Amino acid sequence: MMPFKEMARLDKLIHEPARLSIMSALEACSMAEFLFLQELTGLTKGNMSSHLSKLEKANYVLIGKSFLRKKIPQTTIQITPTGSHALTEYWKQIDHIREITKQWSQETNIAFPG
Amino acid sequence: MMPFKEMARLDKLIHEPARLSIMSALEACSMAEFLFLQELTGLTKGNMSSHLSKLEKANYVLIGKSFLRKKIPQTTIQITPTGSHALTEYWKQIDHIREITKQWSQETNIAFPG
DNA sequence: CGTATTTAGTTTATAATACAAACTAGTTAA
DNA sequence: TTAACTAGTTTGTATTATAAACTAAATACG
Repeated sequence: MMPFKEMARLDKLIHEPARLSIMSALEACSMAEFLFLQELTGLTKGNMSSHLSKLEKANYVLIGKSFLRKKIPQTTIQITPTGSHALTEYWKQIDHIREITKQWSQETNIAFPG
Repeated sequence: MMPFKEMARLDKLIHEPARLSIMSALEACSMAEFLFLQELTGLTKGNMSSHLSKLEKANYVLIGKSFLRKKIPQTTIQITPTGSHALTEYWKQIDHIREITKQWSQETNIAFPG
């Protein structure tokens, strides 16, 4: 009954706020363009780009490059099943940690009241 | 209705897993010894020490050094009202973000179904 | 005694990484 | 034809999480 060590095992690829926001947005959108995602998250493009690369490397997102009217480059991003699963597991882990922390807290207050 | 930018505003001092685990433990314990906290969190002492310094600098914890029978040094750590409040606010923020992300997700699926 | 080891931490060095500035490649405007 | 914009990527920097090395005092041992 010690939830605290579990926190160290949180998926850090998702835990990082910028990526958590990207992943959450993608989970809602099913597909998004680079610039739309940037608008949503408020990240700079450089930052967006490097976070997306990390998510892609982990197979959490799928990045597609196409050209609008064969001219303007357009990058679309989708969450993969792997990524979607990882996000779900992340929130499950958070919930679990909070739940047993609350329990542990009560037990402790019984053991060491005041 | 765009929760994603809010994630960037999460209190990073608390968000970091090692410190989140320290703060959660302290919230439950009201007071803990250094070594007990280290046991709970599974952190190395060096790591513990530097995280505690950061929390102390932010006035999230109060660190007291005393000597057992005037001999063995014993460091006790307590969460401060400021720290306790920050932790509560952190979880509130997380809940809020999840809530409106869920809402936004539904709206999006109505706007772009399938 | 004295010197070796253990205890309870702190400080320092390193490795990872979040971030934006600078860069690239192509497009449209003047 | 050159200037400025667009849609990103790469590179450099500054922060920071982490453990290794260090410190200071206490106990163990020969």
